[in-house]
Amino acid sequence: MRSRPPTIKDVAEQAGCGIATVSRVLNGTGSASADTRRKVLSAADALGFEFSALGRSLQSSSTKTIGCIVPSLANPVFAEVVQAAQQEAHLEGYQLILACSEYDEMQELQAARTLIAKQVDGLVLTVNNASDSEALELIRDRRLPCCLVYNRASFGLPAWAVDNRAAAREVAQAFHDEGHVQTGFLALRFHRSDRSRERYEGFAAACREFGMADPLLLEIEEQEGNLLELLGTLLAEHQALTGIFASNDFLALAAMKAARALGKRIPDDLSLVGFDGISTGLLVDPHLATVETDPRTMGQGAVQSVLARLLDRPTPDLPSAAATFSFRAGGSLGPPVPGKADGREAATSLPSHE
Amino acid sequence: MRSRPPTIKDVAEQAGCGIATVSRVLNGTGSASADTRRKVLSAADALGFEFSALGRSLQSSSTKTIGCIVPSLANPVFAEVVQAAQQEAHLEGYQLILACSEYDEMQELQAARTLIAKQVDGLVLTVNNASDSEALELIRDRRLPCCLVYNRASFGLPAWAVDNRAAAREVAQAFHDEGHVQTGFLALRFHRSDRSRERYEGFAAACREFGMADPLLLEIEEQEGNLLELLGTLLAEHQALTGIFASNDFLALAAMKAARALGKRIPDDLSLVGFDGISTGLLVDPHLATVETDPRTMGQGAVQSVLARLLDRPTPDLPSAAATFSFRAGGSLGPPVPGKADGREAATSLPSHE
DNA sequence: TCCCTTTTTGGAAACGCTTTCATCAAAGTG
DNA sequence: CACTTTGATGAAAGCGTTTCCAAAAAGGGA
Repeated sequence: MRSRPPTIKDVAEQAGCGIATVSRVLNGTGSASADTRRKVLSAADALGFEFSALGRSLQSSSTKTIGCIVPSLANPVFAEVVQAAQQEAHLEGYQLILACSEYDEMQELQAARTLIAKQVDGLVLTVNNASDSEALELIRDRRLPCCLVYNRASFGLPAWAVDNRAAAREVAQAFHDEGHVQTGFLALRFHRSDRSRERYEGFAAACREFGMADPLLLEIEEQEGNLLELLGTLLAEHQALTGIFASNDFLALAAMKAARALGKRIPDDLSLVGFDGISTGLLVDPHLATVETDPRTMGQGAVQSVLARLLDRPTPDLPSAAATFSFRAGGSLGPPVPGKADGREAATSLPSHE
Repeated sequence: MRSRPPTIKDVAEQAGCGIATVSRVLNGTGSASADTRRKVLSAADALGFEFSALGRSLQSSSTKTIGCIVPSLANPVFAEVVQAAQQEAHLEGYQLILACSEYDEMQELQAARTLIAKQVDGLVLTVNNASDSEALELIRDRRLPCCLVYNRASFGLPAWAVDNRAAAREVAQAFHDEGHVQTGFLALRFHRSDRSRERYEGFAAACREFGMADPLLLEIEEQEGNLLELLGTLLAEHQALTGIFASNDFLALAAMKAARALGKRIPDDLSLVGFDGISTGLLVDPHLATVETDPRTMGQGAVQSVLARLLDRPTPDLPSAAATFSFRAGGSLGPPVPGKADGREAATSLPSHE
C-alpha cells in the first residue's frame, strides 16, 4: 500500500483524534473512553501500525539495546557467550548489537565508538587486553553500564572472568601428578590476548612451585591455513617435551593431530591439555583433558550485571574465583612413557586407518 | 564531568555559532570559514562530542543497521555466517543486530517484529521453514530489503542457499559407489528445519534412483544432554544399516562416537557422512566424510545482496546451485565389511586407549 | 439549575539531528 | 561607485515519539 511505514500521526488522523491519545491508548498509559480506544485500535490495525523505536528512543533516551564486542565468533566459546547474552537480554526486552574485534585493538576501539554513537544502553565485552584498553577507557569515561566477560576486572568495571592463573595451576598440578617435568605452553596469538598470557604466567609459576622445569613458550602467530604444518614443525623441534598445555581446546586438538602425524602416541609420547572445555574435546579419542569453563553462564551473568545497573536492581553476585572453571581429566593426559618415542614415520600409530 | 552526553547544541554554544554550522563543519558538508571551523572543532574536542546516531537516523530515516536472525549460534555454521555478515556489514559502515530464533517459529516472528520496529535498514536471516514463515510474510509486506541464508528463495526474497537436494544426491552416490544398500538418515530436529528435510528428500530420491533401499529416517527430538545415549539406542535398534547420512556434522560425529561405544568399527561396520564441513571433522580419526559448504561466503553474500538494494548497486550474482557445496571424502565412509559386526562390547576397537 | 470534581482529550514542547532558505557581508565587475 | 556574485551563517522545519498542561466534557451533589 503505502511505501512509507505509517506513523502515529497517520493513526491519529484515521481515528479522528490527536496523536497524544493514540500514544496513550496504544501504550496503555493514561485514560481513554471506550469509544476512542476502539477507534484507535482499529485504525492502528487497519494501517498495520507499529511504533518506531527511533522516535521513542530519542524521546526516552533509552534504546533498549546492548552492545556486545567479542574477539571473534569462530571460537565457540565466544559464540556461546554471545548466544547466552542475547537470550538473557531478550528476556528483558533488550536487543544485542554485535561487533567483532578480530583480536585487533583498533577494531575494538572503533566498535566501542560506534556502539556508543548508536546510544546503546550498556555494553558487554571481551577485550584483548583488559588492563590497557582504550575502548574500556572510553566506556569508563562515558560512565556507560558495562561488564567484562572472560577478562578480569579492570578500569573499575565488573567482570565475569575465569581465574586463569588458578586454572593453569591445576593443569600444572595434573602434569606434575602424572610425573611430567618438561612441558610447553602453546598459544596462538599470545600478545593479542591477556587470557592467554595469564594462563601462561599461572602455568609457569605453578611449574616452578611444583619443582618442574620452566615451561617452554610455543607461540604461533597467525592461523593461516597451514596451522597443522606449523604445529608439526614446532613439535618436531621440541621432542624433549612430554606434555603441552594449549591456550585453547582447538589448538590442543590440532596439536594432537599434528603430533600423531609425527608418529607420537597420545598420551604416552606426548600429553595434551586444552582450555575451554568445548564439546569437540569429547568427540575425539582419547578425550581431551582440559579446563572447563561455562561460557553461557558468563554471557548471561554479564548481561545481568549490566541490566542490574540499567534497571536499578541489586547487582548479581559474581562467581567466586574457584567456581569459574573445573579441571576435566581426559585420556590425552597420562604419564610419559619413554618407549619408542621418536618414530618419525609411523602411520601405524594412527588407529583404524591403514 | 557532565552526566548527559553533549549534544550538537552544546558544541554550538561553546563555539559561539549555530547548530547548523556545527553540523556542517563536523560532517564536512557545506562551507565554513577557517576561523569558525577551528572554533567548532576545538569545542567538539573539548566536550568529547560525538553525534548521536539516534537523531541522525530519525532525520535520515536510515539506521545503518542490519538485522540478522539465525536459529542458533551453537551451530558453528551459523556462527560463521553471522561473523561474516557482521564483517561485511561493517565494511560499509553498517551494524548488525542479532537475534536467535532457537529453532522456534514464534521467536523467529517476534524477532522480525522487533527488528522492524527498530527500523533496521535490511535483514539477513535463516528461517526454520522458508516456504511457510510468518516472519518472511511480514518482511515481504513491509518491502524491507532482505536476503535469506541457507534457505531456498521464497516469498520473492533472494537467497544464498545450499542446494541440499543436489548435495544429498552426491552423498547417496558416494554410498552407492562404496556398495551400500541399506542406509539411514539421521536428523536432530527434523520437523523444525526445512534444510534437514530437503536433505532427506534429496537423499531418499537419489537412493531410489541408484537402486538402493529407501533410507531409514532416524529422528531425534531434543538435544538434552543424553544425545549419545539416544544415539546408542537408535543405532542398536538398527544394526542392519551399513551407512548413515547425518543432517549435520556434529550429529555425525556424535553418531561416530556412539557407534564405537557399541563396538562398531568405522567405516567397516558403519559408514558415516555428515553435512556442513566444519573443521572438527578433520580433527577426528578417521576424517569425517561430509558435504562442505561455505558459511562465510553465504553470510557475506547475503549482506551484499541487501546492501546492493540499499545503496542502489548492481545485485551480486547468486552462486550457481552446483557451486554451493562440495562433497568431501573422508575415512568415515568406506565399503561395508561384513566381518565381526556385532561385538557388543569391544573396547579394543577403540584405538590407543586400552 | 449551578458549581465542583473527575475524566478525557489535543496542542505543544522536547529529544538530537540534517537541510532548506533567507540574510548578510565580502569580494568582484563594469 | 553602484551592482552582482559568492560564501558564510543561523533560524526554523521536520523526523516519530512521549509527556506536560490546559481545556473541554462529563458526572454528581445540592
